[in-house]
Amino acid sequence: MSRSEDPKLGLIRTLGALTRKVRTLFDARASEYGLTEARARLLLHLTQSCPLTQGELADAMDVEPPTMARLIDGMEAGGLVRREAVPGDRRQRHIVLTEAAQSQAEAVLVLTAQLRTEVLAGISEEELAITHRVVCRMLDNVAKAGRS
Amino acid sequence: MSRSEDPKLGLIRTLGALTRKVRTLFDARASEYGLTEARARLLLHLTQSCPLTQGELADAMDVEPPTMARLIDGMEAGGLVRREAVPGDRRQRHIVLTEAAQSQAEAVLVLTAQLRTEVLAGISEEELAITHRVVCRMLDNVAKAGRS
DNA sequence: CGCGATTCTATAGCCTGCTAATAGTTAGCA
DNA sequence: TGCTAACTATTAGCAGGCTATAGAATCGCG
Repeated sequence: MSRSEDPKLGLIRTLGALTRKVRTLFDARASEYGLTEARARLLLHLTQSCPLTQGELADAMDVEPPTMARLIDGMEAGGLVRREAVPGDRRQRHIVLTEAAQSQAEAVLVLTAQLRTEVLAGISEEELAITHRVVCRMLDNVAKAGRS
Repeated sequence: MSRSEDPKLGLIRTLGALTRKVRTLFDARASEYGLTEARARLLLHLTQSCPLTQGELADAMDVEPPTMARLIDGMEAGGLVRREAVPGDRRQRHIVLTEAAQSQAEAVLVLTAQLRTEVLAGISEEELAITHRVVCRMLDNVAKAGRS
């Protein structure tokens, strides 16, 4: 696949291909832990702040509540998280990591850092900063376009 | 959601969010034509070079053959493409646009250009070029990491 | 010529996005 | 108090990624 096209025409498409391939690579490596990219991200998030409700997690990971619900379903079935009652509001559920998940966190962290290093190899700090700024700008633009 | 994190930590994640949101926005706008982002891209590709086999299309759109097969299934059911026999090799199928699809091509082109303009608003040519280069580099890195 | 290897498409099954619609709970106000 | 509105999570259903596997057709070499 040629990636030498006009940036204006090809950037968005190339971004899509990139995120798909990063995810596929991560999934392949994480499969030996019974994890996927989404599950690993949720796991890491919970190691940093816990307990959170499903809604808070959905916000934090920037997905819709049903997506989060099903992600949790899978991890609960796999024994990685538990749903717990929230005192004072029976609508909400706190999601907490199981022991098993906590003991995997370190490995997941290593895996994530390793992949990040590989993916970002050969890119300068400055290029990275510019790219990050551009991507955030695009995200803002999409949000603006979506509201109109 | 705060996007002000360290680029090294947040870039890949932000990229994922961006591509999802671009896709969702495109899907919402294209729904009145009975299209989705993936179908629209396939449609546009076929207007430029046609006929192609499914394998060639999968390569061109950088997806796996089963993904392309199902995408074509849906578009065939929707009357947008036809599978035609390839003379000389009964394994392959040529995918061709129907009249209905061809008459939509212009509108899809407009929709795509419009969205691109909105998403890339306020980003300089230079920033765009750097970002494109960085993303291509990341794609290379992922490909390299995947082969090892 | 014929058989094994290769190639192309299709199917099955999984995961993760989304929207829309439901059910249960809480809150707020008359 | 009691009704309505708002909020939280779930379910159902669709789309589009992926891998693995199967089936049909072709190719190539002995």
